[in-house]
Amino acid sequence: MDKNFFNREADVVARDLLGRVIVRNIEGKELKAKIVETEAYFDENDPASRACQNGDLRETMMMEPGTILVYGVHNNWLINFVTGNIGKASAVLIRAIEPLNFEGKGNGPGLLTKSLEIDKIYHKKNVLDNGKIKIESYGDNLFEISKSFRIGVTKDLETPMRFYIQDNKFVSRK
DNA sequence: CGCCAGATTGACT
DNA sequence: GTCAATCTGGCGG
Repeated sequence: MDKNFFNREADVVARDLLGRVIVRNIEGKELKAKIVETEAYFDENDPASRACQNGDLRETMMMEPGTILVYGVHNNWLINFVTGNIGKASAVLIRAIEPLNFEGKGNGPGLLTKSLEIDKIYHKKNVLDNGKIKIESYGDNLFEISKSFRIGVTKDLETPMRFYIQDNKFVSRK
């Protein structure tokens, strides 16, 4: 995984992230989980994106591709990865994971951050050079990708921007 | 500083 | 199915 992976359009990265493994290092122990559901968020033309508001989240979305963005809502932490060129606001939300070597819930953006013990301290860190959270490729990529409109947003785009692995039971919703 | 909306979750009718 | 707990960040005063 390198910078070029994240330096693409958010929807392309969102699809490419499916089936890859997020590795969380907690005091020497590695928790591994397969990414099974993502959503793409864009710049101020995307009514559901936090780039519509001035402030820290928008600034963070314009940082280096691969920057971790942690967004708090309703007492939950949601983890995103910044995509695209510096100065262009866009990011991918991780919505569901399949735990590979541990027990835990992964079928929801707030649940997976709890399982992986991810919180605001990782905000603005970069996934490419941070040893505690990283992304690895996974062996087989033999699965069908389904898409739908994004979940929980009040104003969505006209194009479906949620992607998930078809028939995976850890997906948050069908 | 107070108000309020929100990319959620879990408990309950 | 409905609904409220709970907190962060933006914004107005």
